[in-house]
Amino acid sequence: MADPLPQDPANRTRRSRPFHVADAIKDWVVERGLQPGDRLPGEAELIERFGMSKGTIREAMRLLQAQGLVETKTGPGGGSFVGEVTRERATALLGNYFYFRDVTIDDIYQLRIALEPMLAARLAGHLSEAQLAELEAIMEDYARPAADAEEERRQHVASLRFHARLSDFGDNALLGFFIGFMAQILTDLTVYKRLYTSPNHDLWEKGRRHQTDLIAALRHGDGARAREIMQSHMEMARDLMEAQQAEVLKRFIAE
Amino acid sequence: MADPLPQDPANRTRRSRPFHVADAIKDWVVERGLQPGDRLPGEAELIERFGMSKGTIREAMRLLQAQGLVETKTGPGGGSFVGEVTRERATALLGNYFYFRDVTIDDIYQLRIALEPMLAARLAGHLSEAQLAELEAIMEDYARPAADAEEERRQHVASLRFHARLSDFGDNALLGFFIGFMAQILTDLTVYKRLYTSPNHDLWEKGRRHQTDLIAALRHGDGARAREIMQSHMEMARDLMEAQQAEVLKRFIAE
DNA sequence: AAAACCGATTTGTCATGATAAATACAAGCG
DNA sequence: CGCTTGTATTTATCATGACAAATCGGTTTT
Repeated sequence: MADPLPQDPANRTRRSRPFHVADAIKDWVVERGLQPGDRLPGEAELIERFGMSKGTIREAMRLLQAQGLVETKTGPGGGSFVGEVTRERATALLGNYFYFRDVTIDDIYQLRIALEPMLAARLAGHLSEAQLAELEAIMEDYARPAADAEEERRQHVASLRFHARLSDFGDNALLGFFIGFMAQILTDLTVYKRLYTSPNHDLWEKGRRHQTDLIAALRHGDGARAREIMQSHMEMARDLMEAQQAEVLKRFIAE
Repeated sequence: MADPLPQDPANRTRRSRPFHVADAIKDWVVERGLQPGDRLPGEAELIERFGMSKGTIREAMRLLQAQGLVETKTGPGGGSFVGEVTRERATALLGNYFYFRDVTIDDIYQLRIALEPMLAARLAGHLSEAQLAELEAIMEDYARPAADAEEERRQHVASLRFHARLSDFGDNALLGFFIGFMAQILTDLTVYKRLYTSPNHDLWEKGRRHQTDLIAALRHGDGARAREIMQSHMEMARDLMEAQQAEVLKRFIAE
C-alpha cells in the first residue's frame, strides 16, 4: 500500500502513463530497427503487455500519431504501423514553434540568401534531364505576366514551388528541409500589406530570366554561375517583398 | 436521435474526432490570440461544448500535448493551458523527421560553415558584457586539455554549448533554431568511430584560441574578423570530425 | 463475371465511475 | 508572528466494458 507503483527507484514517474508508453514504443522501434510500414502490436496486445487500460494505450498512440511516428488503420489487417514522418508534418510541427516567436521576412531572406545559392552551386551538373524538365514545367505556371494582384500572388506561390522542388533534388536532407521550410512559410503565412493594382512587369521578367538562366547553368554544370544567379535572384526577391511590405502571419501551418 | 452529429455535409470527416477537436482548439487559440499560459476550457467543459465523450476529448488533448501546444495540470486552478513550444520539443519533433533519413556529418558542416560565420558577423558589437561573460564562462569547461577520450568528448559537448548559446543571442529566431538544432544533433546523436587514446593537443589549443579571438572580435564589433574566425573554426571542426570518422546515429532525440 | 452482401476483425467512440495529484486555505505549532 | 502541516476540493488520470464504424475476404446473387 505504501508503494503503489515502485517500478524504478530513481525514476521520474512524473510523466504520465501515456507518455511512458509512447517512449517505450519509440525505444522499441529503435531497438528493432523497424521501418515505415512495419506492424506494431495491436491495441489489445499493448493493453496486455503494459497492463494498462484501453484509454491509456489509446492516448499513447495519439501522442505518437501527432508526431507522425505511427499510423493506424481499422478493419482486418489493420492496426498500428510505423509511419514515416512526412515533410509536411515536420514543417507543420516546426511551424508551431515559430508561432509565438517573431519571424520576419528579413530573417527568412537572410537565410535564403545564404543557403539557396549554395544549393544551386552544389546541384549544378548533378540534375537529370527529367528533373530539369520538371523545373521548366513549373515555370509554365508563370510564363505570362500576371494580369492582377491575385494572379501575381498565385504566380509567386508557383515560383516558390520551384525552389521547394529544387531543394528536394539535393542530397543534403538538412539543407533541403530548411529551404523547403522557408518556402512553406512564404507560401502559407505571408501577407502583402501593399498591393499594386498593376503588377511590376519588369520584376516579373527579371525573375523569370533568372530562373531560365539558372536552369541553363545547372544543365551545363556551371556551379559558380548558378550560385551567382541564385544570389541575384534572392536579393531581388527580398527587395520585392520589402517593397510590398510583406509580413509573416501568426497562424499554424496546415498539413 | 437520428442525427448524432451531422455538422457539415460536405465535410471530410475522414480524420477522426480527436483530430477534429484538436484542430478546432488550434483555431480557437489563433482567433482569440491566446498566449502561452492562458487558460483553455477544462475537460468537463470541452466534453459539453463538443458533445463528445471524455475519452475522445482526452485523446485530442494528447495530440496537442505531443506538439507542445497545450499543457495540463491537475488540482485546483489546474486544467489545460496554452503552452509555448519549447526549443527542446521542437528539436525533438524535427529530429523525428530525420530519423529515417540519412544525415551525414558532412551535411551538417556544410550548413554550419555557411551559417555560423554569418551569425558571428551579425552579432559583432551587439552583445552585452553579460552575454560575453557567459560565453567565457562556458569556455571554462575546457580550459585545460583533455586527459582522455572520455573527457575530450565531454569538452566537445561543452564547446557545442558555446555555439548553441551564441545562436540564442541573435535576433533571428530562424537562424538561431537551425544552428541550435545542428548543435543538438552533434551533441546527442554523434558517435566517433575512431578514438584517439591521447587527444590531439594542437587542435584543442587551436580551437580554444579561435573562440577567445572570436569573443574579442565580438566585443570590439569587428564583424568581418568574427566571420573569418568562425569560418576557420568551423572548417577545423569539420576536419576533426572527419578524422574521427564521426557518424550520426539512428536515434530519437530525448527531450 | 460483375455486383451486392455478409461476417470477421480491428480501431474508434461513448458512458460511467473510481483513483491520484496538486493546490488553496485554514488550523496547529514553534 | 511565521512556519509547517493537514485537509478539503478541484482537476486530470486511469480503468472497464459496451457499441459503432470501417475494412477486407469470401460468398452469394444477378
